[in-house]
Amino acid sequence: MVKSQPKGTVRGTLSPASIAASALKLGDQEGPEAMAIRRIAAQLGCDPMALYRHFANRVALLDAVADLALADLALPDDHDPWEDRLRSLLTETRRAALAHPGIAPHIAARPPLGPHGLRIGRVLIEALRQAGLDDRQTVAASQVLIAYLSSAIAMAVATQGRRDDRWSEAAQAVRDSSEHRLPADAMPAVGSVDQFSFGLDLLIDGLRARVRDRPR
Amino acid sequence: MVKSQPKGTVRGTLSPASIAASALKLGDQEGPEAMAIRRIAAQLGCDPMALYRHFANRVALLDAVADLALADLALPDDHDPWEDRLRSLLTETRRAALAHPGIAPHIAARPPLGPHGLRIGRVLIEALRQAGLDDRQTVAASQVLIAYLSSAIAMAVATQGRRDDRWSEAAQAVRDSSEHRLPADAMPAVGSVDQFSFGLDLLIDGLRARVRDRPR
DNA sequence: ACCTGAACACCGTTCAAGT
DNA sequence: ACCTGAACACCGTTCAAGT
Repeated sequence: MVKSQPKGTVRGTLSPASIAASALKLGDQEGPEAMAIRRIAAQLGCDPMALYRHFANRVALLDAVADLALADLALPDDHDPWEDRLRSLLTETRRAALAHPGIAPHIAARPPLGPHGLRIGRVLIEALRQAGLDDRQTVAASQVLIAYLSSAIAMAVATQGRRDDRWSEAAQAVRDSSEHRLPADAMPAVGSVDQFSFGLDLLIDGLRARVRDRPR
Repeated sequence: MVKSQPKGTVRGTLSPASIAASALKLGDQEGPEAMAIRRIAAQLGCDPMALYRHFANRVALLDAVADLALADLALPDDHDPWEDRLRSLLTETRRAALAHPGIAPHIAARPPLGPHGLRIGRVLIEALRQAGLDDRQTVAASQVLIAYLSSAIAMAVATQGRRDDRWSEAAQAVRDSSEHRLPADAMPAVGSVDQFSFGLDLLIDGLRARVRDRPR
């Protein structure tokens, strides 16, 4: 009596939120290559073109998925020192992005500007302002931190991913090419949280030096 | 008498070097979307499959193009202080990458490991060693600097490129979301060399603090 | 043995044709 | 007016058929 597969939307009416949630789950399970219009539609049981009623194009859809991935994030305590807040905010954002391997490359390539991304940006700016930076330094520093975070996410994705581990290859090549023959072990692994923290501490130290120069 | 277009390789025999050089020029003129096997072959006047005799796949071909883009690069003077050498090496690498907009996104996404990329890596390691860092710090710092450079290139490409300027949008959104209503002008532009230098100086200051802590 | 190009298995998106 | 899905204009790559 029933057709083998009902046409149209199998699971309720579509909405931007329901599409993004479905795509996020699909990416978690099958990786970045599953983030194709046709595959997202297949998982929803709808026509690929139905998605274009809710998003202007594929990139806009992925932007929504990327922002959704940054929803589960513990924001730092307002009373902590600014260094701690920066460290925890960026480490948490990195963790949240990497928890969703299907969309993490997109997050690394394009900063999400949905509500969750903007919330992170707001906390970032607040921490930098309260560190004592002026307007110009605050904006410039926020861009530097976002740039570093983006690369860190990209490196971690490549490292944990398939045999495409270009960053580890690069680290190895750089070690080998040194006349000092640097040892391979006892080094923080490419894409590791230790490696990430090392660079983050460098940046925070640099910011601290600027605050010290012009106090108040 | 002559056919309208001779078949086969129009301009001499193919080689990895001649293919990469042709693709680099094509990308310079027509942008990253021209970096397709079919379009590179069309410019060479050969069958797309002919390229697979010289490269395992498209990514390997683009890696060769990326390394070639880093050929024209003034390396820093060995006698300069390590801070100056780091600054000039990374600034020059950024400049060289952005001089080739067709392949710059690929450079940002995958560190070139050909002869030119490795040469840059060697100079980078040497500068860090002579700054007084230990082995672990040297490798970790080199990864941080490469990560920052990669993002800086990606941001500059997006900014100078089409209407895909996500990074400027992000900076604007971050400014707007601040309760302090930061002014938009008199800020270093996203992807600008000033913005790049600001972050580079932060990292160098952070490194300097580590050298000071354990001198020698 | 080498080389070619037709074919495969995909893409994102347009648009005409159906309801 | 809305929605569908066939079709378009591409991809990278495989592979069988030609020389």
